[in-house]
Amino acid sequence: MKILLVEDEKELADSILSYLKGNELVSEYAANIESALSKIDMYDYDCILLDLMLPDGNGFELLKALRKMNKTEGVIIISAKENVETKIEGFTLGADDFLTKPFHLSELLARIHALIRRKNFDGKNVVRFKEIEMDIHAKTVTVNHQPLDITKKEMMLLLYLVGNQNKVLSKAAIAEHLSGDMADMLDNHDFIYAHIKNVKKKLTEAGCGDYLKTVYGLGYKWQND
Amino acid sequence: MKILLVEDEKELADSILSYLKGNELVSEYAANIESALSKIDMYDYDCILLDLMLPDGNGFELLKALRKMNKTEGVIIISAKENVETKIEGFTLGADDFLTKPFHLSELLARIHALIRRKNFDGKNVVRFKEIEMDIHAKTVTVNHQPLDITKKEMMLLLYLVGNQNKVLSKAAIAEHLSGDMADMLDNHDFIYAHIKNVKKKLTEAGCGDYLKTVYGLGYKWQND
DNA sequence: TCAAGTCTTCAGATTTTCTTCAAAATTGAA
DNA sequence: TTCAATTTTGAAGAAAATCTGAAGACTTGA
Repeated sequence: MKILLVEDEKELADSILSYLKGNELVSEYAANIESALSKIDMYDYDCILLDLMLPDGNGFELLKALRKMNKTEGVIIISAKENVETKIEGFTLGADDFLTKPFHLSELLARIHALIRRKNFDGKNVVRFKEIEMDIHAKTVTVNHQPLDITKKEMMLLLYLVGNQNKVLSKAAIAEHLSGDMADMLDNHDFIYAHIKNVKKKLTEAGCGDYLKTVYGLGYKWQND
Repeated sequence: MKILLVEDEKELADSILSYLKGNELVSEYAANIESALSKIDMYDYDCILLDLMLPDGNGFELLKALRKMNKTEGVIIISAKENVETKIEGFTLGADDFLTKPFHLSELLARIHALIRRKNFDGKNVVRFKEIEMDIHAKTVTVNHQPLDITKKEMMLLLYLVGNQNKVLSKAAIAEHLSGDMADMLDNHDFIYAHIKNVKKKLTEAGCGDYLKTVYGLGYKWQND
């Protein structure tokens, strides 16, 4: 779960960042459009929080650039302007939500979760894939209704794969998704081998080891059909 | 695009319905939870607009029932209550958005569109050439919907050729494209022969080996009639 | 604080892909 | 037709990526 906050008011940014951090969301910060774009280019975020008034332009510019790049990150606009026209423009440009300043941090958090949930799991708390059932809240997995002993990271990995079925996920993307804390891990992918191995092993033991495929040189994917 | 409006205030409901209709959205209407549930059971909606205060219970009940049934319709809560706790509860129960009454109909419309867009977008990025489909994102190739086992370099080569169809690509250009820019490779073209051979072989086995042509003395080209 | 469970690192084994090589086949021009 | 240049081919060595088990480091809850 990784968030990018694009906001130039340092004080507000700090309080949002620390609140999100306290709620187990990894977030990064960009103070202007240019820096935001370069980060977006490098990493996959689950959600982007976008202020409209930025030193080097209007947040809408960023939104347009994003959509032109075919990026699918969810975007929540955070703005002091609350007139309907601005909102409409935001949604038209592809924003997913709009929050008016000032707002409660808890509402922001709820909206982030709603967006990520929709994006990754299509609104279900229980993600089902054929004989596999994953309860996101209870953090349990069953295969053919038999419980599967799985650790937190393994669950995150499994959910990420199933949520992006038939897409190849690069090791870099997986590393980021699992650790959040990118910098140190980006070139050391050994721990992914370990997690993949464990997940594969557990799935195989449970009798459904054929969905998780390694795509040599590119990453891993969850194969549906 | 089909919307279900669950709302007991007849007057508000009418104005929403006619506005949505005027914007080419098909909407249906339920005045209470029971009627809403039976409609949801019967039809697939893209989006449900849910008032919280309903004659036969709280809208949250409907939301819970929906998620328990594993329904994945998007839900926008429409409520006069705008305290944060209510919003949080809504999001926790799986709502996708929350709109406080009174609101502009145009904002409602924008939020509906944002939700539907998010729900339906599958982020595909495919290059198609007749029976061949290359998914750049998933990094897979299919011929007549049969997956083709292809390596990274082979995929790069194929994309390069198809992307420049009917142009003759010199071996030097291909070498540069495949190898990054390692100077030493640029005059040794043996490895291109190898890759070309493998791609040709795989395409032939898949039944479409006639597009990739050798142009003696010049290079290779992808022939589109 | 300790113990149990979890996560990450490491190094060697294995697998897959890439490049090189040399012999054979093909091509186009003399 | 002949011949030199070019391309094709299969095999093999080199390189790169992945798998594996074990060990060390970190977390967490009692």
